[in-house]
Amino acid sequence: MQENFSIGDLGRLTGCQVVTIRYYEKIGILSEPGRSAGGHRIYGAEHRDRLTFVRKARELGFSLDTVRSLLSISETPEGTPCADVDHIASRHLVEVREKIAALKSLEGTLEGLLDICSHTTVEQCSVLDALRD
Amino acid sequence: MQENFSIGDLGRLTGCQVVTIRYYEKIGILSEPGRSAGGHRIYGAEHRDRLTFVRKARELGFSLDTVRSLLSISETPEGTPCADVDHIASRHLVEVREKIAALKSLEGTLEGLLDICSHTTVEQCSVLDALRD
DNA sequence: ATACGACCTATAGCAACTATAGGTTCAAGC
DNA sequence: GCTTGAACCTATAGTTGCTATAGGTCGTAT
Repeated sequence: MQENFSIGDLGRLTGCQVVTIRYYEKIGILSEPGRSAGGHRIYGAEHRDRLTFVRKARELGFSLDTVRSLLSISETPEGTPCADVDHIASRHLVEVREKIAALKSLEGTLEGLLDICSHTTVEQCSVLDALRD
Repeated sequence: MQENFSIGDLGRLTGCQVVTIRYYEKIGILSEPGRSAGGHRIYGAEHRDRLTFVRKARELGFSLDTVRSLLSISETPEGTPCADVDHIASRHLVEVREKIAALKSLEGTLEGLLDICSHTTVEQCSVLDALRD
């Protein structure tokens, strides 16, 4: 029993937009599927699985370039150590933490500015003051 | 006494790259400055102040489109209420907090995956498992 | 007078899509 | 069998906020 999906089906199954699927094909993240007589793309289970992988990796914030690496690692023969995956994920975690730290600092600054703003006129606005130097 | 700056000077004074200054001019964030006989841009104090404003607003994470709004509000006559600024800044703060929340959730997910990874082979890797569904 | 850094324009590229235009195919209902 | 309309097709341009490249000109210090 073999499953066939249209590009719309695949989008629904994976939570991916149709245009994005075509885009992934164009940049080589997904392989070219078969075509119907009229030229419509026909996908199988392996495309669905691969796209699901891509989608989840993107949800975890990995770049498409990193997704490429993760895909190729995940397709290595059984027994291959997963140290590379570990390394990629750890580095990503570090970056996520750095972003959180930067945004928290920004949050504090904005809170400070809004706190001291007396909400009156533009020449007394603490937010504008902070920008004007 | 009037001050004149070359584009390089302006970049140094504001911490902005020369190409970025030209880009800001192109998209209308900065007005076109005067030119030397040979066609080099000549800036004055008002350009420096405006660019400083832009730069600081960008550092606070405001989009260029929002920076445009902030600039135009800051140039309204004295006495204009700053409620709009307040509104823009508050909304931005909300967005910053949303981003922090999303990244924290992501951080937790990644930590969890890395924690349970036994660091062995690709077919047992918890990180890849999570992506494979 | 000459060297050389700083400047000039125009165009393309980056990430990761999204939007638009204009045309074709497929499947369901009559 | 025919029609309708949603879903599909391609190609190209736009988004944000810059950065990079190429190929040339200007300004100033010696």
